[in-house]
Amino acid sequence: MSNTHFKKKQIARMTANLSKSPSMRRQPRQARSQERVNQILDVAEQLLIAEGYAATTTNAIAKGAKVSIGSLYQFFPDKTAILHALTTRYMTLLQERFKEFHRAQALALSLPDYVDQVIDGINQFFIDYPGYHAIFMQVQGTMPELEALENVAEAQYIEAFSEFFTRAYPDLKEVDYEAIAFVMVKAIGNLIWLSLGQSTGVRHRLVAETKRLMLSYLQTYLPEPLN
Amino acid sequence: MSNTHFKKKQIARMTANLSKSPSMRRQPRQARSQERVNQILDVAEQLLIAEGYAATTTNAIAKGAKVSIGSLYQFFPDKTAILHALTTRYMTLLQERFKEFHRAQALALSLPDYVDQVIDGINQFFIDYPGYHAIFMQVQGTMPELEALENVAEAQYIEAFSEFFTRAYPDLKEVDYEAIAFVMVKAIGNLIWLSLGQSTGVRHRLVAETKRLMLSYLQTYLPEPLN
DNA sequence: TTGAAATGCGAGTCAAGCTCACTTTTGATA
DNA sequence: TATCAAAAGTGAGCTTGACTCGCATTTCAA
Repeated sequence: MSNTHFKKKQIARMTANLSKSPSMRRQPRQARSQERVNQILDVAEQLLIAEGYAATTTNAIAKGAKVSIGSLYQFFPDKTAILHALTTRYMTLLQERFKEFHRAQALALSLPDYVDQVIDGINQFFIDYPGYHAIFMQVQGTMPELEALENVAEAQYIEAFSEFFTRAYPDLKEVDYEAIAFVMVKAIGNLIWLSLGQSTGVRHRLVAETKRLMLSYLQTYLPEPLN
Repeated sequence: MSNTHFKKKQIARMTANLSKSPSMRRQPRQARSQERVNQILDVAEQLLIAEGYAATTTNAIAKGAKVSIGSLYQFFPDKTAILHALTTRYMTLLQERFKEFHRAQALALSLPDYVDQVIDGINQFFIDYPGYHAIFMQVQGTMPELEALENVAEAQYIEAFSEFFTRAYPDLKEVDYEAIAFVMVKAIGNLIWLSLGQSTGVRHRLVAETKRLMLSYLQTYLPEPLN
């Protein structure tokens, strides 16, 4: 072993730091490369949904994307980075929808309508992008990096919620908004998430229950008794 | 390859079916063996907490438990089975507490007191057995087998809840009890779970919020307006 | 005491993540 | 258009860790 020896993970980390995204080893500078990256992600998504994370080998992804493993590892420092990139794809989509909703309509809505539409929106997103659920289901918790990503996204949801709350609950403090938004984000996310695995009838019931849960909770914070 | 060749996983499954527990390859018949199994589990737990699932090698577990890998694999069909056994340990403990609570006190409590004590109890359990949180955090979702285990446990919680609900909400139907219990189990579990990762102040706040959330939700089902 | 069943062992197999020395492609410049 | 350095691409093979299998050792009923 030479004196320039580093453990694999260290090298991976160092190399990754050289480019903008932590999930990217080398930033593609030519259009060709970007196509390949997308191809890798598309294939990875399909395999992940079909076979699961453990059973999906990086060699299989490379083969499916008609790319050599070497190339795959030029873009992604390791297998988890592929998940990471895939997750970012989805989260960006969801966040955009969420922001758009708040910009366009949310602030004018009554509390019941607000809860109704927020939960319908999240539910719809999961329906529109079934891959998100399928993939995430298998990876939750295993990858610390992904958790960090999720936290960033959730911070933004919480901020968006706060905007609405500031009007509905003018008497509350910042720390209250945060607690409320946290409970909303986590409880809604979890319940809608879990409803996806259920039969249609049960799923609709659970979505309805989630609305009831959130509405009753938020109403406890109303300055005057339920109106 | 002989004509008696099977793929690894098949063999593992077949062998496992021969004994009582799906996480046990061979049922220990001598006291010595049982000790070794416990030793393996104890060491595995420590390593899992300290290093995480992926970084904990089966060889390291065997070494730590002063057992050969061969022996380890006589008891556990694969690495996941060790997690499985560890999880069973914890879940049995939690379930016993839960049942005991319902047998002893729960049925006589008012709704607010019931919610209060249930949530405190779950919170206390996580505090008493930090290993449960640490280990599970890393594995959630990755292992289908564990999900099945969890579902069995949850079915029992739901049954226990139903017992209480039957008195508090005599007008509801079976399907309602199930929906309510499902929401309770999942929402409480998730929020308390998440609170553990927070600082003390935030954690207490989140436990309080969880109580508020559940109580307001359950009150919407009361036949008469809030009393 | 004995021997068959139970238990234990660990070198070795296999497969999957990942590397690196090398080849091919690209595009700016002459 | 020719040149060539940098960028991009390749895949055989290294490494590591889960898991096996043939053999050694221990147990215990008879």
